[in-house]
This record gives sequence, structure tokens and C-alpha cells, in this order.
Amino acid sequence: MDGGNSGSESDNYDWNTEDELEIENFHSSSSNITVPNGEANSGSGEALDSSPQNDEEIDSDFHSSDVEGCSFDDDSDIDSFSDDEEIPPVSEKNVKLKKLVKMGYEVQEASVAMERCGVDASLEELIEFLCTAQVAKAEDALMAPEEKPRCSDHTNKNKRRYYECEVLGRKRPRDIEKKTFDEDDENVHLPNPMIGFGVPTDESFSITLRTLPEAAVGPPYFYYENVALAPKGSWQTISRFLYDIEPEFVDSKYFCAAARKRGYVHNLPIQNRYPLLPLPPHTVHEAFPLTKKWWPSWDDRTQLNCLQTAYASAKLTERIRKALENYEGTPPEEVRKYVLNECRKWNLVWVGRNKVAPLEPDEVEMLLGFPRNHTRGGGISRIDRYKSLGNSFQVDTVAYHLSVLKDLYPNGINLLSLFSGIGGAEVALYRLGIPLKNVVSVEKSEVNRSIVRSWWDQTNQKGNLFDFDDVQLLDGARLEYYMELFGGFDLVVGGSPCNNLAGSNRVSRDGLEGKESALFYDYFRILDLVKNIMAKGH
DNA sequence: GAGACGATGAATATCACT
DNA sequence: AGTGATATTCATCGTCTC
Repeated sequence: MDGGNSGSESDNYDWNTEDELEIENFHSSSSNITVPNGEANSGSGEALDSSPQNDEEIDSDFHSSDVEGCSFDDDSDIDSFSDDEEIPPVSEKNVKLKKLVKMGYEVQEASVAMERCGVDASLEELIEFLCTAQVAKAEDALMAPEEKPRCSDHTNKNKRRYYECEVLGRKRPRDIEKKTFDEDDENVHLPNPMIGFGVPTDESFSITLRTLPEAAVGPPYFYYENVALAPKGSWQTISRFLYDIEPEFVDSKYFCAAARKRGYVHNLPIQNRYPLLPLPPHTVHEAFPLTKKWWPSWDDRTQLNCLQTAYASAKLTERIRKALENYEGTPPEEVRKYVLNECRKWNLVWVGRNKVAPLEPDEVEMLLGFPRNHTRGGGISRIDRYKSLGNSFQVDTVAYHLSVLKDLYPNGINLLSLFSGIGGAEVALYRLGIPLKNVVSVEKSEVNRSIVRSWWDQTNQKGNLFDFDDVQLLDGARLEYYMELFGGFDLVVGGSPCNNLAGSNRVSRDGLEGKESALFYDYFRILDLVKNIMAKGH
């Protein structure tokens, strides 16, 4: 492991303690709130940059831009076991996985089998499971949804109660006991209010202690994200794969002026979190002061709904203007209802008399916590900007959760960023003043990779960015190579595609097994590989 | 080919009320 | 506890225009 990580004051944080942690709210530890102010903190990275940045060793041949085809043309030995052939056995588990894949099973289903049967399962057991699963799958298609078996009937070994937390707070004690995450419980219920273990603006309900399942404890730390309102069962599955950690559901409306209900599964400490400063505006009026002049009294919205990938047409806003222009004061009930419905559906704001408009990409950037023009330039179209932004993290929210890493890694971190998108996690860490030493990033969209690469250059990052376009390229060999190169990953972060989970999707809301959303299993696969390699003692 | 536009509801949660 | 009304949702696809 990287010497920088285990050094200095890390004795306060024992990797192996399952529970540890008994600290105060971020309040009392005001020393933590020495946050670099917003985007103007480019210097902070350098200030902390005492760690050796071995840029030189890391040959520029490896510098991502050429990774499109992922050229391992360096004459390092990595070449010898790159693709189809022998991956060096990082663990027995991997060997089995490899064998199963060679037998023709998908990596994904093989992973599932190993997860279900346990690491000690023999190859025969695994194969039997896979055969049974295939039969079951065929039967499944004939079964009514209600009779479909769901989740884990296998993990009887984990009968322990693994979610125990102490709650410091005044209200909502009635919810506490329900928080225990029973594996027989089919429903992962969403917290109300949706504040996870706590948000900066509402500390009345704030959990500062939790016990992680043993298998969940790092290294590395990991942070997984997806839409909270996924089809039933999705989060049970996600949680089950991610070492039975209870998801933390948080609505970003507590961090910014727009809603964004998301679930996060992570093994980070949860005490001493602190928010990015300055705090972003929390209401539409604060975010867009100019709209106040035109905002009708009968539009009672103070915040926006979820920022999505599609936006309203100019024609729609014109229809709304026409519908309103005939009325001097307050329009009749029917008209108000129509207009308000459209406004809520499309997140329209008032920009003139009877005139509404969709948010500009710049404004969406701001709401999501990105620097202005983050997605602008480089030949990126307006439509692509909306799409990329709509799929992104809300930076303030993620940064709040990741803020606990700052004290743990004063010299910076090595980051594995899967499904990076426009770099929400990278931006969050940067704004927290956590130096990025080495970042391995996977992102399918070339537009997005370009955005992150551009941001990396603009912010004069001192570390190294390696980007790939396909998670499949990250196999055991490649991971071992990078981990060997810079001493493992400190954080594995990623939000896998939500296409088949999102409520907006009329066409293919197929759940976790959907075409894109099934990439979650690659997140698990890669994370598990990293954990195994780390455990092997790098 | 790129982009603007409109059509395409179901699933799920919340809430007021009995 | 049950019920009906109400609200929200990281989207996809075909067609058209330029």
C-alpha cells in the first residue's frame, strides 16, 4: 500500500476496526471546516502536495489519450497477459471466475454464482448453480412476477444484524428500529426526510455511528451511486452485492436548489463530514434572483425537480405564454394547473412576463456544483451538455460524503473512477482540496472523457489521469498493473448507468438486468478484484 | 448527420382522509 | 390499516428540418 496512506496520523483510523468512530457532528469540529473556498482553491492542492508525484516513472505512453484502443504497447510485461489469455491468478476466486468464463459463462453470471455460493465453493458447485440458474431463468419467464424468487435465500450465513447505528438526535425516533436492514425484508424503504445519515442543513437527525459488515471494510474505500427510485428489488440486489451495506438515500435538495434522490452505498466513515463552502443556493430565488421579478404568486415552487437529460422545447414555452397572455391578474384554475404541471415536469423558470424557459446548461452546471462552462467547448453540443449533466452527480452532495477522506489522505489519493461521466467525483475531491495523485477513469462517452480531460488540464492537476472507454478493459491484469504502479487504490467510486432503472424511461425500464444498468455487475466485479488484490498485500 | 421536437405511461412513493 | 388522489421520475424513439 502506498506509504503516504499509512503514514502520519492514520493511527486514528484503523482499517480493521469495523465500527470505530465516535465523534461529534461536523459542527463541533470546526477545524474541519477550513474548506478551500469553492472553485478558487487551485492552490490548495499544491499546498498539500508534499507527496512524491512520480509522474516521471509513469510513462507518458500510458497517458490515456491513446487508451482509446487501450494500447498497452509499452514493452512492459503487462502485454503478455493482457487480453484473452492468462490473467495471473490474483486469487483462487479469480481462477475460478476465469475458468467459468472460459467455459462460456458470462463474467457477470459467474460473478453472481460466486457471490451466491461463497468463495469456498468448488468449481462443480458453481457450475451446478449456473445450470440451475439457467433453468430457473427459463422458468422465470413463465412465472408471474409475484412468484419470482428474489434476493438472497443463500446468505444464511449472514444472519447477523449488521446495521446498527446510534442516533443522536431529537426527532424521528420512530424510524430507527425500522432502519435495521433485515434481509427477509423485501422492501428497502426510503427514509423520509431523505437525508441519509444526515445533511448539513438538517442535523436533527444525524447518525454518527454504524457498524459495517466485515467484508465491507476497506481498503479500499468505495462509493457507489444510483437513482433512489429504482424498481423494487434493485437496491436489495445492489446492497447484497456490495457486501450487505445499507444504502444511504439522500435527496440533493438539501444541498442545492434542485431535487435529486439518489442512493449511495459506501464504506466511508460518516462522522465529521463537512460541506463544501460556500454553501450553494438552496432555493430557486437564491439561485436565480432575476426570476423573482417574474415569478407569479400562484407558482409556489421554491425548489426545482430532478435535473434530467431532456429539456423543454421552445414551442412549449411559447404555448404557455399564449395560454397566459389573455389574463391580466391571476389566470383561472385550469390554466394555472396546466402551466404549473408543465413547469414542474420540465423544470421551467420565469424569465419574463408570462414567459418561462428551461434552464440553460450553464445554470444546470451551477446547480450541480460544477464550475461554470465545465461542459462547454470542445465541440460539445447543447443537447450533449444536457445529457451529460443530467446523468451526473450533484457535487456538493457527493463532496459532503467524501469529505471524511481529507484527513485520512492529506497527501492525496489514488482514485479508481468507474462510469466517470463528466467527473463529478473528481471535481468533488478537487473542491475538497484532496489531491488526486493517480486517477484511473472509465467512461464510455468520448464527449465526457473529453470534458474530464479538459477539466484536468484547466485545473493544472499534478497527478496522472488514465482513461478508458470500456469497463471490460479493466481485468485483473490491468488492475494489478496499475495497483502495482502506484500502490493500490484508496477509493473506488462510480455511479453505474441508471437507464433501465430510471422512472423517466418508458421504453426499457428493465431493472438491474437491463442492457445498460447491468453494468452495475462490472462495478462489483472490478471493486471485488481491487479488494482481493489489496488484500493480497500490495 | 446533427439537432429540435413531440409522443410515448408505468412504477413507486407520499399524503390526506376515512 | 386501508384507500384514493396526487406527485415525481440521472429516458427513448421516430420524424422532421436544416
